[in-house]
Amino acid sequence: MYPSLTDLRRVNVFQQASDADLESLRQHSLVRAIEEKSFFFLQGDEAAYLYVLTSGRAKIVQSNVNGQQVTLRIIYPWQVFGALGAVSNQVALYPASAQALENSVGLAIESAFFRKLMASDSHLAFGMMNLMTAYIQEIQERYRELALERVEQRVASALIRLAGQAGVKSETEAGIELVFSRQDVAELTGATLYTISRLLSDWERKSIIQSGRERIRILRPHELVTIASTSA
Amino acid sequence: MYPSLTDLRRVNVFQQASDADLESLRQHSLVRAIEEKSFFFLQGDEAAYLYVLTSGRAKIVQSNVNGQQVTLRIIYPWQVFGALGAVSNQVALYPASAQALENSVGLAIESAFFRKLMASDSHLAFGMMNLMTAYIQEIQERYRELALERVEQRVASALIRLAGQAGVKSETEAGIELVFSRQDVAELTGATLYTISRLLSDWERKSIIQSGRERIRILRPHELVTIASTSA
DNA sequence: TTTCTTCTTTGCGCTAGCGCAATTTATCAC
DNA sequence: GTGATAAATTGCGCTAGCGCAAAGAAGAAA
Repeated sequence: MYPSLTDLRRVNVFQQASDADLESLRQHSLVRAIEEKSFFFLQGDEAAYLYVLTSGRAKIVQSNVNGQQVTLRIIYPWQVFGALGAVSNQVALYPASAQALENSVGLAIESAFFRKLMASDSHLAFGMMNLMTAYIQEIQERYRELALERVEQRVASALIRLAGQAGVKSETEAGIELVFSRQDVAELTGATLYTISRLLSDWERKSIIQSGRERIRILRPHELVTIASTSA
Repeated sequence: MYPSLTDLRRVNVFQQASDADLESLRQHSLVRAIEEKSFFFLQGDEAAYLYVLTSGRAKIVQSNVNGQQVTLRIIYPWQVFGALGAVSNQVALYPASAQALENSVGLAIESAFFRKLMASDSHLAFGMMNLMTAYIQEIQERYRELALERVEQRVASALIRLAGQAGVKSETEAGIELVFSRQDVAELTGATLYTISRLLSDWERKSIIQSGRERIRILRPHELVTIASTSA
């Protein structure tokens, strides 16, 4: 049920923490199973917990008043999400929702407790700062792409990024398999479902990828790198 | 020359730090005067210093390979910038450049030293985390706008945001005065100079703003709020 | 197997915003 | 004041990508 200390060490943020800290952290946590399409938390909820995904896959999405949405991050096992509330001692609200992409399990850690742990163990604070700086760099890069690059380049970049994040497990000699719908890719890249469908069809004709229902297999990653950095 | 301890307390990140820490921080700092259009640091430089702006105004810009650029943040006095390198003990590179918008002065603090201070004083670490979470929330919101909203709405949001950041000093009964060129606004909103010019001309006809060379005076802020949240 | 649902594809028309080019306006240096 | 430089404006044509609609696939359920 609860992850072991060994498992918790797989979490980057916790890497340098003491056993005692990790143990007490478990005491202040809940295991929550969330089924596909349900939410760990909703945008605007009070950020009382931060999460470690222990199995499954999730996405962090932000909606505007019309209900249109963008995907900010994809979460894989042993990643931390929903942590903004652990920083301020004021009441904070989640700025985005966390939705399970498949049946998932997360460890919910009390934000207030985690804040105390960070105050007493600087390793935890540095772990969190490293998480934040890495995320800032990614979102800044994506922001720049959204402002300056065409859809084709943004999608190529997004697939490369996803391939890197999804990790080795999905990489075989037959290519790198990504499990995302056209709609998912659209929300990740600031494009529409239709444009993504047309683009992937085109790439499939050129044998850069091979695609199916909610599946994209990257056959020639280097081609995507080229497209991503093609000017104008 | 060097800012006083009282001045340094105006920096959010330093608010809770001890006098001794602030004093030693000054010892490990340099005062750097940068003239308009010159750079505090360039994208790709080794992030050996983090900065506190003590006077003037600066922008953080990220460029792509074609030299097109987006503006990520505007920096006002007593704000910290270029701090990513203080987090990791690996060598880090600035992911963006910091360019002075007018003749400016900054206090350059050694990243490695600041990292040690954060490790010994959790208040500093929390100050930094608060800075990062606030920035993350802003950039996420702008990312969402860029993906989902039209130029008109993004510009309205940007002006509102700038008005809030520029602060009270520029707010009179005659409106809120912002000192930015059309090009600046374009780089802040992911639009072109031409589109911004046309849009501002239109708003001026409607008496929402009044504008001049490198100047925008917001006459009816509420109109902008309405535009920013107008659907489709 | 058949039916339902959900995802995907593709044709088609449309428009927001780009970007060139030429002009006008404001500011600065001398 | 005069000329030089940089910023801003505006007309015009163009196209990337949107978004509707309708049809086609691929699973899931019955």
